[in-house]
Amino acid sequence: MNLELDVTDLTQVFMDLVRYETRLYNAAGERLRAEHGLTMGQFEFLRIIDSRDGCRVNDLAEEAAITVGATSKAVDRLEAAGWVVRRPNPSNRRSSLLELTPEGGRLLAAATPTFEDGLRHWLAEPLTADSLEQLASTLNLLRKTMEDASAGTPAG
Amino acid sequence: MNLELDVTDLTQVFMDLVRYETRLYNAAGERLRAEHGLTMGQFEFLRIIDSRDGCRVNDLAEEAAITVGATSKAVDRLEAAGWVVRRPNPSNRRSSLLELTPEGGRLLAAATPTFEDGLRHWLAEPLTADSLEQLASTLNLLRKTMEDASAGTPAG
DNA sequence: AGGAACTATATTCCTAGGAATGTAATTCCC
DNA sequence: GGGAATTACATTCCTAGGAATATAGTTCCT
Repeated sequence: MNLELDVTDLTQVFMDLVRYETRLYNAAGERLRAEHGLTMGQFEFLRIIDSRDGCRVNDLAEEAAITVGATSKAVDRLEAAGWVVRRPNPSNRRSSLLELTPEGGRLLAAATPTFEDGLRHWLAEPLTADSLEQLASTLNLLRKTMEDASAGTPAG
Repeated sequence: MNLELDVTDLTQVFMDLVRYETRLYNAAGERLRAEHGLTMGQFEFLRIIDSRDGCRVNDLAEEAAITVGATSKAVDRLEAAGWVVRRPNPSNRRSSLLELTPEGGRLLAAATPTFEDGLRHWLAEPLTADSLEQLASTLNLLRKTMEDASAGTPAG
């Protein structure tokens, strides 16, 4: 096993990972914006808030690996748009619990098929079922490795 | 084959992809910043400029899938830092050819081992040689699929 | 019970990137 | 060969996120 070649390969993998992720994120976001007036980041936040019961600002920030400050401002915008509300947290007056408004729920439901269609096109279609399976489990392992180490979390 | 289950899996793969990429990018960037005063994006630009002969602003923008305007400003900053120069393009007076200064070259050489070390830790170590191989070829295919379609390129 | 440490969020200031526009150089095509 | 499109880049204005800080609430001693 040649170490030097390995390193070269790793850099190539990194570049392919970053470029693919960027373009996929952009492409999915374009359609969400055009068809539903929603950024990719907002769509993700709506999904997370919908899927977690009693979601706090901090939970969103950890999941997205962005700062709490940025998350707080993003929630301000979602609230201003009328898609999310901050409810007082009965068990801790420092934080709020986030939930979707009815309109937020309808928007999420409407946008989801658009999003999934993009994934089928740019993620599933180019691959065999087998390599998609492989990719899914590899990425899941890598993600968990970093999350368990709390690595790559921004400072603020 | 159950379509509904497939879609759920795709969303999960997307989330794992985005979260892993974000954290890996952050983690590698933290070390580059701490040890070399360089952002991840600047490191990538230095690498691309170094690897292409006669690299133009537009080439950088296409490779990175960001707008030409943003790229132009990023090159301004690299030039102000003394790592890159714009040389007149002899075959087209609208554009410049970018190249590293000696200092830019030294910085890239110094930063590369730091970067590669991060990749070994967060990308290679958690995986078997086989799944790394699989990941490399799958990501390369997916990237090429999007690039060949010019998909996910921002507007500006 | 009362202060020190910590937690959860909000806010301020700064930087990077997107969208739209401006401008000079180049190509097209009749 | 001369105007219309196109290309390559720069610039302006706006938004989103990072870093640092502020603030209120909570926990932990003792």
